[in-house]
Amino acid sequence: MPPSITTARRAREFALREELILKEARKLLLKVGFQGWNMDDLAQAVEYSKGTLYQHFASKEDLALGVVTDALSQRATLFEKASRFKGSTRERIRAIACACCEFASSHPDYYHVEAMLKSASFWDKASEARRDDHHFQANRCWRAVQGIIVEAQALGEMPKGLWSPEQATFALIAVTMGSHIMGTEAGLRALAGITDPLKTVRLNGDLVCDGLQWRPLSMEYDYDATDRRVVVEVFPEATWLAKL
Amino acid sequence: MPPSITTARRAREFALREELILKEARKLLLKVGFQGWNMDDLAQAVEYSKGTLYQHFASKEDLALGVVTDALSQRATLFEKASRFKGSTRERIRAIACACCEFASSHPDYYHVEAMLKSASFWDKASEARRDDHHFQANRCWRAVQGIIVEAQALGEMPKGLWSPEQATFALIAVTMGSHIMGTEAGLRALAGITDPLKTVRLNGDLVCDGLQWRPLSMEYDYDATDRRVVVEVFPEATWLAKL
DNA sequence: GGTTTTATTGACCGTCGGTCAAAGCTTGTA
DNA sequence: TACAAGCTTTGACCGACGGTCAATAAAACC
Repeated sequence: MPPSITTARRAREFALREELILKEARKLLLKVGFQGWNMDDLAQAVEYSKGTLYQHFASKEDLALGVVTDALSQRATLFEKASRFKGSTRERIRAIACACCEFASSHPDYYHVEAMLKSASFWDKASEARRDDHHFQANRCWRAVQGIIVEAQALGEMPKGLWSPEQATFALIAVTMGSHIMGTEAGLRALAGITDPLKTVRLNGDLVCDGLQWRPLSMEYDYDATDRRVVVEVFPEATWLAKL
Repeated sequence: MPPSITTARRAREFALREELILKEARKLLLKVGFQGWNMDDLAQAVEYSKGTLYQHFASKEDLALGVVTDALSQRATLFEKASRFKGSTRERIRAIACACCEFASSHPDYYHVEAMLKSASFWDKASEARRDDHHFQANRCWRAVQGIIVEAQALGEMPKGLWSPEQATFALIAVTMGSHIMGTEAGLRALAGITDPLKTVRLNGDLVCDGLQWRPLSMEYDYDATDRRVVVEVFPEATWLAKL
């Protein structure tokens, strides 16, 4: 049978509905977390039956992965946008840190769900296609960071030979992830005297960059000023540091 | 009524049973993760009824928190032991990093569960007493690190004024947590070319310490040698770097 | 030995993720 | 328009699991 004329419209409607589901699921996921959220509520929210949800997603975990990957893709887009910021390589990595903060402020629970994903039982309940997509989006973020680091070494702004670009990229991503997660716990924030967790994310990034001897070091340059430029030039509608 | 003679024995037996439950729960938790683990299986494993489990723990989450806090307390003990290592302040922080690796190698899933705990829905299903205990144990870890940092600043091995001891402690804890979590994902390890994730944890810690200008810097001193001393002097039965 | 108090049990309940036969709808044909 | 043949959507239903509590057993006391 030749493809019917309606096939294309069908596919479009299907994709549209998937978007709707993901959108509502994200709302629920952020409001009540993975544990306290259920498929019946979601079905009601999107005004489709539960059976229909399972035509799009293999399981609750698969759906959650879909939500997270969707967010991750936005994150990657922000990263790529930030990496084109005009400035030194360290300023550009700072722009990515800003992108990270911008993202975090509009996706408050992202890092917890991301951390949860890493546990095996979760991961292998998701469909392979969705796992691949997640890897792909994660890769976009990775490349945005590593690209700048490679350039920094080529330009001599970061010493070669001491740390490979891969090691440096990993360190930056790890410190960022860790700072986001730890920064959400009120107890720890109190202990550390942190009032602005996102500022701390950038500050900890600075420490790692300084450790990598990435010039100019944080004491040789005012990266808070870079933040302000980034907001104006890259994220004009950002809400997360309106006051700075 | 005066306390019966048997009261003490009762309490002791109760505490003993709680330990048994926690021990079995940890086995299950590590084997199948939080999602794929249930109270009936646990009841069977400890050879008590489900009702009895609920005399010890308010909920499944409460029990999980109990398991995690138990682990955290061991972690704190390792930290305190490591902090008494004989050497410079940076060597002593390195000893703590080693403690952290030793701990991670015997508690493979700890950091995932810890990250999960931070989500609100989880936390408030646990009993207050257990939350307090968790905070207390977390504090022991925190103090072990911060104590060394305060001393480093007092001795002039780390500059004062640039970063408060609290900020520095937070940064170290964040990078460590992040490195542990990211290091468990095979995809990322491949991308970063990491073969020994625990080595990377220490390396990333070095970067932050260097960023803090904590002397001697990693290029001025062989901290791998410190690792070897720590294993001999503090963790003689450690398994995680037997080959180093 | 009998009575009261305390501890333990496992059948039972409500909830939730996931399934599938039946109902509804669209498309193609005469 | 009438009817048949797919295809989509639905929600009643199932099994599994966290959590409860009346019934039962054990211990303590007199």
